[in-house]
Amino acid sequence: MGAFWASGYHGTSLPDLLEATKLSRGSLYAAFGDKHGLFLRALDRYIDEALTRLETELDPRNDALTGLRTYLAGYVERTSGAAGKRGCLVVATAMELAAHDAEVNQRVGRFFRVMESRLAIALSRAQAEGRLAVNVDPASVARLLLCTVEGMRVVGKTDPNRAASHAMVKTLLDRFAT
Amino acid sequence: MGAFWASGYHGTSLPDLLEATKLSRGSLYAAFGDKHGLFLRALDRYIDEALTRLETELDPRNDALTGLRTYLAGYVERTSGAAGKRGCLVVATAMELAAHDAEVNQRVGRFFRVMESRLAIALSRAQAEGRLAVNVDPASVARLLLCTVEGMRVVGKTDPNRAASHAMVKTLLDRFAT
DNA sequence: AAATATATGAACTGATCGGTTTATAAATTC
DNA sequence: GAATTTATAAACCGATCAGTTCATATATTT
Repeated sequence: MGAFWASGYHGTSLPDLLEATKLSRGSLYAAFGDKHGLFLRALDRYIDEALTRLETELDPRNDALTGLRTYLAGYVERTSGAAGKRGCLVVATAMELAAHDAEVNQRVGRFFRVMESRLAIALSRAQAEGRLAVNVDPASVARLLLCTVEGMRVVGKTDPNRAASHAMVKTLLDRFAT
Repeated sequence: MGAFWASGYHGTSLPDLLEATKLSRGSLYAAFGDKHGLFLRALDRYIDEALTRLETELDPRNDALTGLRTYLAGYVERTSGAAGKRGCLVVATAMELAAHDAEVNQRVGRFFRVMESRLAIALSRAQAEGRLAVNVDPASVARLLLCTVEGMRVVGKTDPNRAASHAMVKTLLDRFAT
């Protein structure tokens, strides 16, 4: 996973994958079929981890606005410093392969859809709890948060500035939360 | 430019470039040195066009808020339908190469910095014209707009939904503009 | 029209690509 | 401990990679 994460699909060679997996050539092909199959496995695992974290952060048993703050704070961290430069496998894959690879497109598209809908649910809860501006559509704010965090991953590639991200998130929350 | 735009740096082969440029192999190397040189030329041209458009949209001779609305409306269009699926060469390049290629990193980083600073200037003007909430920091809102539009390019790769983008931009502007 | 650049396509280079085969070594099973 | 499965490393495969060379053709210049 780390290899594809660092260099993308086309940028990762078979020797890179052997080094990363510590497997022999034969074993790798016996286990995953081919490079594309291994890539899908890595992508699935990455997405699964991200969605698991999302479920934790936006757990409906906890305060919705607090969950959203935690979610955004997580992205501030992941787009700062070395983590920022490392970037995001889903975003990199979306840009590199989504247009050419149906299996990849389906996975990336589903990831964004699930994240957007989980955000919308949390925002509706926040609104019901009187912590979100009443005259906004949770679905539109969910889209805004999704685009903002994915944009943070892009900008963080060349400017992984924690202070700027933190101030931006505060400005955003101050404007929508009550 | 179109070839790299469609398939990225590693995903574009020399035959692809010969087809796209209608040049012979010899002429291409005489003109651009190598694949990397040609890529930098394409990237520079793409960035130049984007910054030229930005200067027009945020022209200081016109109303600042109107300029920002035009800027955002442009991104709604560019992330909708076929244009959305096509994506953005800068975003794709940031994810694919910025971490490994200093020349690319410098160009992409400068592009984002310039866009962010132009947005901050326009937002300051809007605030001075009484069209932006007084208690927000233009620099932080500039960062927010930058992340939002670059995130739109990511999400638009798999969900180039004009209505969703339009509603999102309206929600954002309604909350910050007066 | 002759001489001189310039652009071209095709053959070629060495390296690397993803993927397969094979002979051997290491476990596991009986 | 013998037989059998499993994993390994390395040689090998054809294809393709980026990049070069070269002989030929096409302009351009004189």
